[in-house]
Amino acid sequence: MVTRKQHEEPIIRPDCRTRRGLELIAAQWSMLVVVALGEETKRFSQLHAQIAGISKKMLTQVLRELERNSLDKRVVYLVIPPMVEYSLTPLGLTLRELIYALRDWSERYIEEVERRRTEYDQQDKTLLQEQIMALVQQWTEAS
Amino acid sequence: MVTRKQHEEPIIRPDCRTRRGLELIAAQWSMLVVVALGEETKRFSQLHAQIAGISKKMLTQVLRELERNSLDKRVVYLVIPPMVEYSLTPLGLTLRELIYALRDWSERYIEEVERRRTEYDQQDKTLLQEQIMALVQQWTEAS
DNA sequence: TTTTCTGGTTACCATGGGGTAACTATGCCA
DNA sequence: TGGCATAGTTACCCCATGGTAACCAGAAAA
Repeated sequence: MVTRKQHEEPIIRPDCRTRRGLELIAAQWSMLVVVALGEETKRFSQLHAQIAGISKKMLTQVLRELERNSLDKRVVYLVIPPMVEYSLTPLGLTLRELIYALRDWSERYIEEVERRRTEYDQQDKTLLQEQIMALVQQWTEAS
Repeated sequence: MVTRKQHEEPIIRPDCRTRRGLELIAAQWSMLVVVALGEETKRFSQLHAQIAGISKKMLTQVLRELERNSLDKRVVYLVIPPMVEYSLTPLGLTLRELIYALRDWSERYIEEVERRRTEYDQQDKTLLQEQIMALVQQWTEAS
């Protein structure tokens, strides 16, 4: 057993900057939308096509939320049929770089992570088996 | 209206590395747990106290998931009362650095983001008001 | 005349994610 | 004798998230 200094850790309060920030960064779909928005201005339908599986409802919702937070900009052209263009703001660009880093991390490590996960799941079964065998042995010795 | 090259954007498929990675990074509470785990080994109760508002159920769940993915390590001491220590693995440490970057971004920008958000919400009301005034004016001119 | 094209919005509905609280084992301390 | 402490686990339950699909305007093309 390790002796440990019991110094007080700062509590991560629900209202601290870190949590407020991570909350909006990690929101459903939002990092993907930032990645999709990427380098250039995109139209709604382009984004919708690019992010496979997102519904129009969610895409609208996420884009609006990013816009509220001044992370992207929405430009409406008053034409028919409608045309709306989205692009990252300077603030959004600063965030984009960090998300790119996460993307790169994923590209580099996700397969290792998944391999480890598979191992872990198999290992669990092995341990269970070992426990069962230990019980069987106890039972054998007792009888 | 901007003329645009219609070159095909790569589709972000649901099964691509980026999405598989971002999915586990952005999972509920997981980034907070990584931050809380931070520099040193921590006990379950320490983490639970440090991350205000997380339930034991969720904390267990997230720690297990991180462990499955080989991002943290769990050491059980067979004593009573129980004692369990968690720490980041080398793989977890690589991820921690990126999450620290997100934390720093939050610390630096979240207040600006929230200020912009407030402005946006007020601006919306203003625009609504303008629209109403425009309608009133039309009505006045017509009558 | 009808369909199409875009960028939404809305109502409806089902799923499940996550909170709460009770329960566990067992040794130590009062 | 009776709490108390730790690290969970489990049953129960409910709210909210998010999907689906229908609907919209209005011009242009077929």
